[in-house]
Amino acid sequence: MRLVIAKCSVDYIGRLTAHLPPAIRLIMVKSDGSVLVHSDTGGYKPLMWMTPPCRLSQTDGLWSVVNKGGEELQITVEEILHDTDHTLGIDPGLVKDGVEAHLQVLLAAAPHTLGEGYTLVRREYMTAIGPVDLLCKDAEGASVAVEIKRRGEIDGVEQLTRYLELLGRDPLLAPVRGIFAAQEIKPQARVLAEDRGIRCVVLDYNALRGVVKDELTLF
Amino acid sequence: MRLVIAKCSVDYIGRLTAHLPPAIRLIMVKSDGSVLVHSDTGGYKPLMWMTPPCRLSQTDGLWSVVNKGGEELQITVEEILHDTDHTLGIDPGLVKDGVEAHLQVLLAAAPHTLGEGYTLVRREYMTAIGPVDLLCKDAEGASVAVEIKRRGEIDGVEQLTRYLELLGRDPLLAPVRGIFAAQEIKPQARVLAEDRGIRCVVLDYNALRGVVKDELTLF
DNA sequence: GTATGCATTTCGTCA
DNA sequence: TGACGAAGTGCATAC
Repeated sequence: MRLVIAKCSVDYIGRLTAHLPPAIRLIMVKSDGSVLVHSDTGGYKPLMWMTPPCRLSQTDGLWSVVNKGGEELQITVEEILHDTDHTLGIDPGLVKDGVEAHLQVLLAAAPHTLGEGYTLVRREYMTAIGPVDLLCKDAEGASVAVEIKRRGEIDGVEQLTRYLELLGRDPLLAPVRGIFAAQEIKPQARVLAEDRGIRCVVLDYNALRGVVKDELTLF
Repeated sequence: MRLVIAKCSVDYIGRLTAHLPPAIRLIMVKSDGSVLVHSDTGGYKPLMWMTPPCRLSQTDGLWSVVNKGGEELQITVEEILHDTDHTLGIDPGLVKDGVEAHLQVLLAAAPHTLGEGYTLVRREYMTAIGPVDLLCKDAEGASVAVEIKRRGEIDGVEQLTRYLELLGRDPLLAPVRGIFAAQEIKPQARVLAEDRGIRCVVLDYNALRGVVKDELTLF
């Protein structure tokens, strides 16, 4: 990894065109060829960048980074204040926990948290337009399709609506009700869901994990 | 901006938990307090980060970055290979061109590219659920609502459908047809749109710019 | 401040 | 490889 602190102006010509007037910035050149231009503020997003695969050519003060699609990053370097190169080696990956997939696993393990007497039919129940997160049966044996999101927004309700329409045509399942389950449900999504007779359930990740853990401990 | 190359392990405890085993990485500390941990590959996105506002405290080899929400980034530094500090100053902003807003301006200036005799009624025509990108009239004076996207996907069709449903109830406008215009339209979105009687139009940004430029030159 | 939609989204997964 | 959905999305803007 090469780290350059330099006074430079930058131009991007690709999906859009953008320009940065001259200023002192960090230019990071990674070993895979990708280039990132960072300022001293603004969090994790670079001001400009080129993702791999791409190629850097350098003539005098003009650096040019080009990718396969013909997009180009032009860096005009006026003055270099710092320039070092470092060998980092390959990085072992990272381990995540707590995303939507995990919510689905937890809810599949504890379907009764959705309602008294609820049982799981299948996770990822496949339909012609994609898999429904959970298909359950309620205490009376009626079908319930469950859409799980971390953040429940309007498009999630639309998605569930499409599934319900399709599943409702299956005489073996019909009638099929819907549950929109999320850690957080936006007001507009809730209004739309309830207007369509879809029940909204707010999930508590830690509580759910506790419930499942307790049940595992019982056996 | 402080640049540290170090052998370190990193833990994030916040919206999710994640762990990075020891390896040599770049730790970037920006002047606004934000911290980015980058590996030598992978482009754009840091392996882990903390966005401002946040605070970095450092005791021996243990760095802790905490934000207001109680999220924490723990960096265990085993060995420092490089450590420099740089003054960058504030960065002048960047100038963009070519995004959705520009497509809308161009199409508003050349509505006839959507169809012979098409005229513009209004850009950002306001409805109860938000503004329609363009409201036009066709050669016969019938209303046409236009949704513009850079990439046309299924949720854009859903959005336009909601607008059409609402606009269709207005006796001054009804009946209202729909056009889904994008630089690129995904197959599933096209199928859904056409199934609902919505016409799909693929936009050529450069051609559109040329048309508008030519027309401006005429006057 | 909250909600909404865009992004050079990036990034993963799965068919 | 392409399409589709999630993201510790981030970010600007309208309300």
